[in-house]
Amino acid sequence: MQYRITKQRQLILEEMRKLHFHPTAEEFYSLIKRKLPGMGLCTIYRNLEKFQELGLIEKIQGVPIRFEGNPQPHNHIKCVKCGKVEDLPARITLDEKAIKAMGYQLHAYTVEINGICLPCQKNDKTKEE
Amino acid sequence: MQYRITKQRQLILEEMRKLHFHPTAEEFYSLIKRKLPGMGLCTIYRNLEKFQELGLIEKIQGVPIRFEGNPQPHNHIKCVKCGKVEDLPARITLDEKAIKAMGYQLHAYTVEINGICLPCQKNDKTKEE
DNA sequence: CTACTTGCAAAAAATTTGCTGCTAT
DNA sequence: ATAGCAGCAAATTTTTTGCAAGTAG
Repeated sequence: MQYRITKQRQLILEEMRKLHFHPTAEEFYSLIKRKLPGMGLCTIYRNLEKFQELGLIEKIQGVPIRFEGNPQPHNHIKCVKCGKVEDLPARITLDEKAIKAMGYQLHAYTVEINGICLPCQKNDKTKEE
Repeated sequence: MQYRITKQRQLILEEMRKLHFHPTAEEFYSLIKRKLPGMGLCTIYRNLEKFQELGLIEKIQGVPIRFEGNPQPHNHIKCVKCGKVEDLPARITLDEKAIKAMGYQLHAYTVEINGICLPCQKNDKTKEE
């Protein structure tokens, strides 16, 4: 089974690489549609799945799912209120030996931390009053 | 707005605390139903949401969502193939200053690492042959 | 009492799939 | 030529919501 290079795939990868944020499938779709109006949302889903298998991108779990165009290990902080995900310039040391000892094969991974972002903290305060 | 202690809530919390794994909502539901057959799945969802707000438990993002009864910061490794989540006895040092500098209020967090578990690695191999 | 909670069924939201025609190789 | 893809619409899966009746405080 071989992977074909279609213009949809080229465009999807190209656009993912340019991203400076972490869009949901819908967000990414509407972004892509401007460049290739005929594309279907399922093409996004199908290819993002495939690209993840190939280690070219990464899925950021959650509902809705979000995508990460940078395949290199790095860190994310996710807001538990609004779902926004930002890159986190923190140092994290990971004991890879312990993980391998459990039998796991480390995938291209990102470390995800949960928190509440500034805008959401302010919203919460407003509601409490 | 006050939180009432209903028998559903007592049971849900009690069972969560006993868990030695990380069930999906459905899995947890069928577990609970044995003890209180009348309960609805939406009661699980509604209360797990509430308990998370109160910091009593944690949601593990993904589809389907999984639950963590241990509210203390610790680490997870998730299999990207089957979705299973296991506790990870690794040391991770986290630069909390960098996170606060971004304006984030750190939530009770767990660090999540992605990988491929042993059974899934074996499945993959079988398919390739 | 009365405000919060439940269970049900129905709705909404997100993701996946079946199929038919298209296209890279 | 032909295996793999795309687009569409429909199906599935997961989660949320409206509402009437029940119950804790």
